[in-house]
Amino acid sequence: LLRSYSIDGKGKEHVFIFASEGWIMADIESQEFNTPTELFIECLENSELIVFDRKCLVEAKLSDEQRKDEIRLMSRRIAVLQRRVLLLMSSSAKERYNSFLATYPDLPNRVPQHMIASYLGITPQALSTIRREMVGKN
Amino acid sequence: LLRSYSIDGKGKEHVFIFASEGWIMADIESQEFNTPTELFIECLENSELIVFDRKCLVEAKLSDEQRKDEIRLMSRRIAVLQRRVLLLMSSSAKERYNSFLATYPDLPNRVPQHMIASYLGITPQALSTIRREMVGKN
DNA sequence: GGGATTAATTAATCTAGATGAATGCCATTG
DNA sequence: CAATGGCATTCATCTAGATTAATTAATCCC
Repeated sequence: LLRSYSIDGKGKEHVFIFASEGWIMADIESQEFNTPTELFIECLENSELIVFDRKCLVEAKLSDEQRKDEIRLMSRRIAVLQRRVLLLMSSSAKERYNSFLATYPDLPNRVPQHMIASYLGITPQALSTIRREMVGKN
Repeated sequence: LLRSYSIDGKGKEHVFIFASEGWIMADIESQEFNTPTELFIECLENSELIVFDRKCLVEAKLSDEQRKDEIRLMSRRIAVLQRRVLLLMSSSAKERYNSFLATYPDLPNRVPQHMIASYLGITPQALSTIRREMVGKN
């Protein structure tokens, strides 16, 4: 179980994405634009990783099947990011939290709340309030 | 010059991305998850388009060079979206507007302000206020 | 010309969520 | 055992930006 995060100009951490079993994690940004690395990656649990080198990905002679997999992997990541952008633009903190719960049901048990808050783009206090309100409704 | 946008549960439009000369525009989401189409695409100026079919992209026998181009195109899109997410999470409306101006210098002249506001995730009124403040500082 | 429609601006009010500070809760460590 | 430090919660206050509404400007169309 990994998380990637950035540190903004004011020194604040922002969780960009979690990656549990079967997910990929990459900092495309820094490789694409040659800017100083923007994302940090941290292990949240003991993990076993498979590491790819970007040059290999681009240059390797892949079979048709591998090439399809590669495209599917990138498409999937684009789709996830697209959802995330639209969610950040159109939804309240509560709606984003519910969407997070629906999409990653196992993560709340494995990730500390302040990291979830960071992923949602809110403070731990705000997340705590949302959770309190939701308990009342169940 | 195109824009893509979604319509949320409350009927509000949200500009997802603009695409001017040389950019690509796609709704990966709907194709990836088989959800009903979430993005709409609209021409903002008379445009000449090159249209790809996804099946062709995945199945076609591409040369090594074409395959590299394809990966670069997708990497670029991932990088742009990654920036966007981090920007939405960590920056104020004013900072996002300045970043928009720096990244797409030609768009403010070609796109109505309420669409820029929508792209930034704020109301036209808020964008108007930001612009007023900035005039004072130049 | 004179409505009608849409875009942009301004100002007054309201609210979701940030900030700051205090408190309780474990879990660790000596 | 007490002491320490990190996490979650609660509450009081503050603020960026939403909402509502009115005004002006520009464009279109008869």
